[in-house]
Amino acid sequence: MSEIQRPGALYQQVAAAIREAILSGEFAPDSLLPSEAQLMARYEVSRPTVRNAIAALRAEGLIDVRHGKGSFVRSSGQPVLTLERRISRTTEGKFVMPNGDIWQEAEAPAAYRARTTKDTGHLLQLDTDEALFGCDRLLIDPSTGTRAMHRTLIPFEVAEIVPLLAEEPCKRPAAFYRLLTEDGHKLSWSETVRARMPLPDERATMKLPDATPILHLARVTHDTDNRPLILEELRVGADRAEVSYRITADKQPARRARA
Amino acid sequence: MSEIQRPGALYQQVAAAIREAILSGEFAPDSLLPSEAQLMARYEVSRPTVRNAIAALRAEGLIDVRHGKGSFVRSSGQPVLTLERRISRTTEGKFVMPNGDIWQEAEAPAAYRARTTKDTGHLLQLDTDEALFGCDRLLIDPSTGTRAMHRTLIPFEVAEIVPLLAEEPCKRPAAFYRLLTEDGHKLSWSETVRARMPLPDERATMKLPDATPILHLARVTHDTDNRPLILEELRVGADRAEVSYRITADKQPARRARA
DNA sequence: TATCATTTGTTCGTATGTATC
DNA sequence: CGATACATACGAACAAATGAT
Repeated sequence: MSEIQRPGALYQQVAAAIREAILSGEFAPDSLLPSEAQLMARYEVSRPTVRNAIAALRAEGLIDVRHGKGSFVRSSGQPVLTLERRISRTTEGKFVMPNGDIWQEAEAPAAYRARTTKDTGHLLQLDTDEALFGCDRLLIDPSTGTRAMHRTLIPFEVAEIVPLLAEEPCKRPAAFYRLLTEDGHKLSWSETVRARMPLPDERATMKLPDATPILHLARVTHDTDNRPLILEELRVGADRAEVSYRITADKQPARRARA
Repeated sequence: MSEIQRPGALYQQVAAAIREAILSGEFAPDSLLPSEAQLMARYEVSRPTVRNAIAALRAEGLIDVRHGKGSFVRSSGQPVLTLERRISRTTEGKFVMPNGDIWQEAEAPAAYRARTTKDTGHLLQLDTDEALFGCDRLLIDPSTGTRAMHRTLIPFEVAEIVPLLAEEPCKRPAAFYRLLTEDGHKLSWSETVRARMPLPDERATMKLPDATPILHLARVTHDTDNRPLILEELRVGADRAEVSYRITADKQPARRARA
């Protein structure tokens, strides 16, 4: 049948052949690929080789495999959910966020106490092991089934200054922004976006398919003097969601930045 | 030794045991894991089982394996490069971007003509198969070795209105912004962030390790009337880079958004 | 430079378990 | 229940990269 030789390993040749067949349209999205036995015959290789090739395509996110059924070409569709990371304020002082109201809480929020890690400490401009109030939420968008994990972290330091914050660490972000604004703070925000492979428990709770990275957003609410007040983290599967920002040119000379 | 039974598959039990050993610190970051033979003895399983467990940990991004040497615990360090996606303007009209000058071109930029895909067409508010000028660059940050792929796409439609753009589609973005501004356009930008697993050629050109997602940024330059003028794409390995944005609350009521 | 031991990569074979229909 | 298909597990052999001798 389709013999090729180039890239070295047999299973990679098979993987390349299947990949081309997919991209060329021979195997349409959402369609069932030939079974392992059929692929063994088609490329005249053993089962381990076929499985190795399939494993490579899974790692690339090209196909999905379901036990007892077969391998499907992933519908590689664009994300169905665009998270517009903007914040607006009504004349009455209420904060409104796009997508702010699509989420439903899948379970009761869990409040707890924790300490800064190297990572969260850096974002909050604190040392490691500083005390925090925390609250974790599991969010679901009912219209698409997309799941996301949200976390709010409030340093003790900040809670002492604004005691209202610590009373109920599981308020919605918009409520925090309002509280702080009514307390006289002028807020601004910065957000950092990372992508990584999910930990096993993240994969489970967000029901992520194979080879699906997660987008990890960290939003820091800053005070007037640029001091960090609150850290919010949002984790969502990158197969379903994308995030978007608006950028406007400012007049200040930009400085080079480096971590 | 360390026997466990819970989660079903033997190789997953082994993987879980190794994962715990890593997270507990028994296997320090950057250290060599026991060899396959040693793991076989330690857990009393066959080589395929050990390799399966290792494959699982690779897919999680927990370890890195090098042919002929062994498996290393990934140093799971934070990204070394923070891309601040801001745009500033000096009083002389020059555009300045943080990180705009850290990149060096690894090879000569490649200019070409192309057509909109479903994806790029959507971002440019064009149909599919509309003609475009394009330019691809391979960028390198010498101080960290980080590689990135940059692409500029300019619709024919826009080039007709602003012929200056089409003359040299491989200018730097800042030059385009200046050209457009001098031509009387008031610019604004929106940027969309996605994460996905790299295609094989992307992995190769950016020299990405296993199980490393890429951040895929799409920046659209808008005209005064919100019409898209230019599309820029930036792809970079998520193991090295993160992106950051600034958010300020505006007074307009925010609307819900959906793709 | 060349060789060798170690370690991972690739490929075959075979058998059995389990999910789906 | 049976047929099909993927998942798991063992065994064996050779290839290829690495580092040290």
